[in-house]
Amino acid sequence: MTNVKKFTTFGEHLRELREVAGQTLREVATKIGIDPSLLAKIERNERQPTKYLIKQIASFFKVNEKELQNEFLSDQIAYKILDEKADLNILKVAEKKVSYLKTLRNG
Amino acid sequence: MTNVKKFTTFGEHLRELREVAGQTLREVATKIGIDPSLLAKIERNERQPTKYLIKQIASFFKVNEKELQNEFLSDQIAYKILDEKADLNILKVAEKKVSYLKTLRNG
DNA sequence: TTTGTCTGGACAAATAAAGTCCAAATAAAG
DNA sequence: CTTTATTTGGACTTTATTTGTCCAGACAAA
Repeated sequence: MTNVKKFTTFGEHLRELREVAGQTLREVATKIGIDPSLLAKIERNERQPTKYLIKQIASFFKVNEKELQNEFLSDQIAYKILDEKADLNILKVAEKKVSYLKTLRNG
Repeated sequence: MTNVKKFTTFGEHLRELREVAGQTLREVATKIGIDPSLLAKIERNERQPTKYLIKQIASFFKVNEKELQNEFLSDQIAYKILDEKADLNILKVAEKKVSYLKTLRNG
């Protein structure tokens, strides 16, 4: 398989991309137009990337943008569960609600 | 079973509680210390209740606070999935990440 | 009509989040 | 070691998002 660490965080993945590419924070940050410190924080999951930054990152490292977005989204959900100290079965409930809400919107 | 509509939204549930209690928006809103219009918006899921408001609501209607919190949390997740137009399997990924992050934090 | 309840939008206030700057810590190189 | 480059951390500013209010209009019922 190509990628063993499939369930790391967005930040860890980003750092890996950068290190594999052998580039410094400053180099990458400059190219995508942000402060090196911000990029560092994103890699450490201390700041969340905006949609625009995700696009920049995807294009810089030539990875699929939608996949990055999904990775970030699942991170956000995981963090929410964690810091609300919520039970995992909330995700099952959420899943049912998505279906329910979809039917509401469609009719 | 006691509750058939188990997967409605937080707002719908709140409205049901109020209607079953036979009270107006103004009555309830006044008691929990907010503007009637805000309560209406929360019932229509146009505004999200704060933790404090959830506590007020739980105590006013004498329902379990933690359950209300969970209901609200699963709503939030469902809405996020919906408006990002994300695939449902993101929830599975999120679940794995929660485990992963827990081990990270513990050691 | 008249009165009360609910809705909706525009706006203000508060909160939260991104982003920057700079100094201290760490690592790498000479 | 000393120097130089890279990364981290915190304090602060700026921008964005969200809650919450106010008020007018719609709707219902009395």
